[in-house]
Amino acid sequence: MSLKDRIVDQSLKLFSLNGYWHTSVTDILEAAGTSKGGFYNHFASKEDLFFAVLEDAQRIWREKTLIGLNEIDDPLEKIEQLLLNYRDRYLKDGDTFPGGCLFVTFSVELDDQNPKLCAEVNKGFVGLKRMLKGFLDQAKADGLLNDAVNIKEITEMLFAGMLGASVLYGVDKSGPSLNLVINSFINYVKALRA
Amino acid sequence: MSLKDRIVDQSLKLFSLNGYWHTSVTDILEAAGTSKGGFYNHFASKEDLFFAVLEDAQRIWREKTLIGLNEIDDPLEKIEQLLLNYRDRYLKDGDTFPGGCLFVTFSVELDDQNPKLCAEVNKGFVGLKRMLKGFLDQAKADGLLNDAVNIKEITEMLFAGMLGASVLYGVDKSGPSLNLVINSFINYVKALRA
DNA sequence: AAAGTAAGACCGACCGGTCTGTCTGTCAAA
DNA sequence: TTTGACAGACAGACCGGTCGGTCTTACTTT
Repeated sequence: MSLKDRIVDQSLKLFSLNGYWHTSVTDILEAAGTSKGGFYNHFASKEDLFFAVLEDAQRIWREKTLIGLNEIDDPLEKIEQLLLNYRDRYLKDGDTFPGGCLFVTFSVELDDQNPKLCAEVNKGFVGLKRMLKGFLDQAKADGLLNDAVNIKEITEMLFAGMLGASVLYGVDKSGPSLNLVINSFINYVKALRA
Repeated sequence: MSLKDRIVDQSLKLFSLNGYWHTSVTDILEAAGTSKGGFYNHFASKEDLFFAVLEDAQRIWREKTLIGLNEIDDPLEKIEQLLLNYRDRYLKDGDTFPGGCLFVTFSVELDDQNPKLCAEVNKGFVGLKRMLKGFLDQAKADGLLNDAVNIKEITEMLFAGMLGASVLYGVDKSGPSLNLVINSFINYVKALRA
């Protein structure tokens, strides 16, 4: 593993645990076992590192939460599997993101004060919402949904639920609450079926 | 308004906008129009200020979100009103909390790294969950709920929804998403009625 | 020899916190 | 009514330490 990869990998963990502002470059140097020279040889600034870390985190997020979705035809089942992956393979994975979801951490600490960094985080959120809405649209097209349902409303609700689950799990790492929350939303999706 | 109150008031806004770590004591001094001497005459440390601010924020939260609940008898309607208050009187109130919900900000940036401060934030979360569960228990006792419902599950779901709504509103301050999310949860509560 | 990589001394700015000095209001003695 | 001792409130210089970032130096690889 190259030094650059090692820096990104350790930054991912430290940012997840302590946030962007409260993680110092020196902390990262120690964790990655390098020095200022080693760091600034690969990154122009701490902000530059931020974008590299975010990109890597998004790659990992896709890897973890989209596993097996292609093998599922039913769009509502896709959502259910995505929620399960999100809980069991992503949030509960203490190795890559020991401090919980990086995107939530970033969005909370960077909104209102660094629009440039926050905008990059937001892109991922927009993508997730579009994906959820896509599945629901497909479900409606397939005649799986009750005619009365409001797809935009459900999309936002599921999205908020995923964000909320992440915050909740950050506060209470023990897990049962997280299980209940995800179960609730899965049951909610099941109940949508016409 | 005394200097002490002015410091707490301004800290509330700055913490909400920038978080605890990224708000410096100097920032607060400028906002409150005072000096180091004035500050440390009233507070032993920045951490001491944290507790004062948190206490004040909890008082404000109760004032804003519990308005009118005593005048409602039906426990499910109480939940609906609480959600509406939370959205319209609390989250959307840009004056007292310009950067969004302080508790979410604190919990996200302090979990994993300052258990002492985080524990204090968590107390409020536990209280909110207990209140929600109390309303649902009452609803069940009054025979308002379908027998099949799992109260713990619904409690966690509503709680996660409130947290999620706060994060979501922080990222997208424009508002329509927030309205949809809260509407979804209100409809969800309405649908629980037997 | 040239290029790429990393170490670490170093820089100015800023951090939370301390400390001294000044200013003002209170109250008792004269 | 005047005077002087005193206490609390506040300003701001100052402290050691840490921040993100630069730069010189040296070692390794080609």
